Amino acid sequence: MAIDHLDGRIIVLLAREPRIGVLEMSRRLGVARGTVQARLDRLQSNGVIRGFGPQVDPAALGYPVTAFATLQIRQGQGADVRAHLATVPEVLELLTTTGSGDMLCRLVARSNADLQRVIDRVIGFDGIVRASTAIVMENPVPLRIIPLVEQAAADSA
Amino acid sequence: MAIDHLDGRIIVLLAREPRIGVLEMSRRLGVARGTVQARLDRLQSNGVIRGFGPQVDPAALGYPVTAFATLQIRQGQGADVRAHLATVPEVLELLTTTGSGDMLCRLVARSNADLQRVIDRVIGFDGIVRASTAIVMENPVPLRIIPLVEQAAADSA
DNA sequence: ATGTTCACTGGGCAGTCTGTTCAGTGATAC
DNA sequence: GTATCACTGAACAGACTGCCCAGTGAACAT
Repeated sequence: MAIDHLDGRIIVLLAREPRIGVLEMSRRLGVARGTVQARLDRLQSNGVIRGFGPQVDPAALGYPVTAFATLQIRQGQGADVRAHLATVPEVLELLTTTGSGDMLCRLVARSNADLQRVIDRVIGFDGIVRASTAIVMENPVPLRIIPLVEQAAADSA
Repeated sequence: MAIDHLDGRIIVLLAREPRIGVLEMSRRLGVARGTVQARLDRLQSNGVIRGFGPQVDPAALGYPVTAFATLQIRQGQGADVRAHLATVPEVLELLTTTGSGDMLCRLVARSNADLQRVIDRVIGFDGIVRASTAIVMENPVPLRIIPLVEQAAADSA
């Protein structure tokens, strides 16, 4: 569960140059190939590395508008609302947060006008009491993990 | 910019089995290897596929607590606040949203108690007027892209 | 001190994939 | 009618992967 310095270097290297192979990594890190391979296997079976899926940019797909909707759910309707939102492709992520049945919902849309359609579809469901939406304008820090990995690796040293 | 059905199948296949190679993909999809290769190159140079970085689970790294902080920024301090937050490893993502200088900030922490430390570090900066935090409890829909890809592929058909 | 366990090293092997190139084909656009 | 484009099927050398092995060194328990 805790990662050491070598694990950290492996992850960071992989994050910076994903197409790199195990052999090249072992060369860069100055360790044997078998070591890198064993570490990678361990990191994956630990669940630290979930996978290497493609990172798709919704904007490039034609969905340049991102928004967050805060939903207030009627007591006991949580499960239904989740199932409903899971069927909406524009819902990229759904989280339940502290607060009385609150959910936070990450949305994308083809345009600001299209966002209205998406929101209507999201909230057009019994069980949602109230919704407020904030449109994302800029993304100064895109979803990242490297600094955290480096800190986790340093902590274990 | 628009993706067709084959592009969609490539992305979905890649998302489901990231370790798959171009050759195996071409077999599964029933097209020539060169086609898959050309499509992949195009998707990447288009920016639709940003990369194949490892998906790291913060929880497995020892950061099981996720929270969202809404920050209200003093006029004109936006750039400074961004630079500040970029230096905090526990800040996984930062977005500016509609509203008077508002930012939304995705955080992780080692525990609820540790979250206090993180939040103190986040808001311990001149220029942040107010902050409110919501702790994430569940994640019914983890960050996903497949449904959107499928819809984008279907739309172009 | 002795023995065990574990991770790492460095080597080797067969099998497979990648990057690249090429000519041929069909559909589409001009 | 012709140029353009994407796709096919094939080929090639080079590189990588998965897997195996024996040897070494450190940490740990006996």
